[in-house]
Amino acid sequence: MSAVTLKMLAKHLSLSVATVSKALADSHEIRQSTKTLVIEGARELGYVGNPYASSLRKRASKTIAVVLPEVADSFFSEAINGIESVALQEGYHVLIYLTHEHLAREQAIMEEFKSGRVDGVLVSVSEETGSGEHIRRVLDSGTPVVFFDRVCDGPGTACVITDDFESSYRAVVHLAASGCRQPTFLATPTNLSISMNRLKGFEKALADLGLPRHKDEVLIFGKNEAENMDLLRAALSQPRPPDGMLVCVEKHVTYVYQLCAELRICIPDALKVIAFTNLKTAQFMSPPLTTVSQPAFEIGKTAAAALFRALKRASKTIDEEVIVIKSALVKRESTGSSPVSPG
Amino acid sequence: MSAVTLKMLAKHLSLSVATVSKALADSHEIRQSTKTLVIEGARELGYVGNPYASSLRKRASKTIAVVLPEVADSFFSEAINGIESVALQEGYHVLIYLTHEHLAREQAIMEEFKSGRVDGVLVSVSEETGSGEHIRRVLDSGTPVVFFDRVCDGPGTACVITDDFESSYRAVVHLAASGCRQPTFLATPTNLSISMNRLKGFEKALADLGLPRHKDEVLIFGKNEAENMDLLRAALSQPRPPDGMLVCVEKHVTYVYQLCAELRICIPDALKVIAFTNLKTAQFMSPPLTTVSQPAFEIGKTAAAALFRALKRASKTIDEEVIVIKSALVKRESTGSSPVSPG
DNA sequence: CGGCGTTTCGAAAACGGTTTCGTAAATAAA
DNA sequence: TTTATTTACGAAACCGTTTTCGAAACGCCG
Repeated sequence: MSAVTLKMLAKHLSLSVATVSKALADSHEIRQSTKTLVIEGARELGYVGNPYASSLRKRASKTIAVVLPEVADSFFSEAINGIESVALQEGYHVLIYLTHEHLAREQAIMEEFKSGRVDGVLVSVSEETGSGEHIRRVLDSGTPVVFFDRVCDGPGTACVITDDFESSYRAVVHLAASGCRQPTFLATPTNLSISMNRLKGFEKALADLGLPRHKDEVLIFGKNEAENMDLLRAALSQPRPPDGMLVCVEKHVTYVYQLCAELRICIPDALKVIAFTNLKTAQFMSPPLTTVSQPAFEIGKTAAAALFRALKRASKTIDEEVIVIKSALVKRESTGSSPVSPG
Repeated sequence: MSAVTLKMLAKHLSLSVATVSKALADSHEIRQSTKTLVIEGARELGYVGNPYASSLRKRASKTIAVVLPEVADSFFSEAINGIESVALQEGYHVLIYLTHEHLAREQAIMEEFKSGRVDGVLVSVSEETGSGEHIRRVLDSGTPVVFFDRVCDGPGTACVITDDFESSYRAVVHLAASGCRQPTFLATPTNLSISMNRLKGFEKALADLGLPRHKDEVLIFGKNEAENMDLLRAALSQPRPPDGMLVCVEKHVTYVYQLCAELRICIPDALKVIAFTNLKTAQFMSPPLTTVSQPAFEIGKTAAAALFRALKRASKTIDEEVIVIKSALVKRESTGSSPVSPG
């Protein structure tokens, strides 16, 4: 705690606190000569303003919150980078909250935001989140919220997403072109927007391509690792197992590679795999993983920019808009493309 | 901003603000019946206390800061998980700051902390950081700081690290046992504690094993990707290139795999590779990567616990202690172990 | 020189809680 | 019954800023 306050600085300079405060804020009411005097005195005494006194009075915290399911994920960590880059530039601080995919936790976090602790919120909802009523309440309390990647239908606000439907569609087309007749969609619970849209793209592609519907066409993974493994193992151990797999979220990739090793299923010969992921090591995997690479940094940056646009308005209101940033399908050997020169 | 304040709640209950405040704080001065009355009223009106008013008066922010070089790294993201787990449990908020390996940024961040914005700081210093004078100043201002992973010699405080020297030593022993005669150490600038200790372990092992010293025994990577590539390419393109590589930080792994693909250098036949990393995909890489796996979550958790021990003291002082949590050498094919059953 | 508009600054009231201290009532001790 | 002590609450000061508003001081013009 910086022991030196405005009052002390004022006394040291034989000025009033009002004058010093205004001088430090570069107010037009103060003449240049005293401003420089104050600046100098502040530097000399090592004055650092108390942010809480300031926030209390100004009703603004210079802080935003980022709430997301987890941080140990290449998409989210890159998105944080994007967010941080603009927060830094705007002179804002960023609080981070992890929901670990639990709705209850997400609700508790949002409840806190009604206090005005943060000026704005960036959120990627948990896989349990449905209605978004808790987020609506935050918006109602006057703090702008923008969704990124995983959005929520209820609250009308800005969201920055990728072209989930189209990416998924393209992925299935690529799987089919690589010889798949029976691809499986591996997803989180489908109340999640991204799962829903990716699933729709998957199904539309299936229909358009005239691929036959089959059992285990869609596998839903929950939070229990063992159960997920069992589910996937069962699907892959069938008489007519799937010959392609579209993995909806990064952390499920390891299940697939793990089980294929265990069950001696050769990728891509017996099973072709595509995953939504930003893993830098995808190209060095065995075999190199075909990915739907999302512009994670860009999404974070764009979402943050949208938030700050709202914060700069007097009304703090945010446009109800959907910003779509395209993902790229990066073809590698896990779908049977050229066996040499990965990358 | 929650429109309902303590004063309004007090008026609604026909009580004084003092009583309501104390009731919500579960003070012994207030009888149970009025406490429940207040709780009920607060719930009814949706009262959420203003954290800034509270922080200002109590001189405590219920907030800690985590400052680290980057977040897109499996070690740091897992460490954040560990930190968040205990912050949540303690009811604290966590601010995140990224230095992107820049000392100037780190100094600016630390300067801010003199304001009392946070009650404590967890820091993993940038690769440019030397003296730690800026961190000393934060400690002097009364906010406890604990280092994790990347420490700094100057300031006397707690730090939580892994057994860098020993891990490095064991890694070299393993490289030698796998047939390496000329291993190279790939590092960040060595003013970094981890680089220094890992380098010392590397060199001690070289000496103990009687391995000959050679040119390009140590390669220092900076921030420029192209330069790093050139440096490594030059080393690997020599007449007598290194036959082993100990990679000090995760993000450098891709350079090695990339260049080996480009230069048609076979891992592990021509070059054996070990890296300090927590990548979940290490076992699925081509070839599966031998790693020194750090207990990242545990390190984060332990560092946070140490910080909270200090925060619970009246003095806020922190023991000058070094907590070492051991890493594990996980042998895989990149150092030539059994070519089947990776994992 | 008086009136008027600008500068430039200070006193004081916020901001929304917490905490100290005083006090009245209730209870215990004598 | 009187006195000491506890219990339960409220008035007001306080945390460290920002901001409103008033008031000197100054320059300008007629």
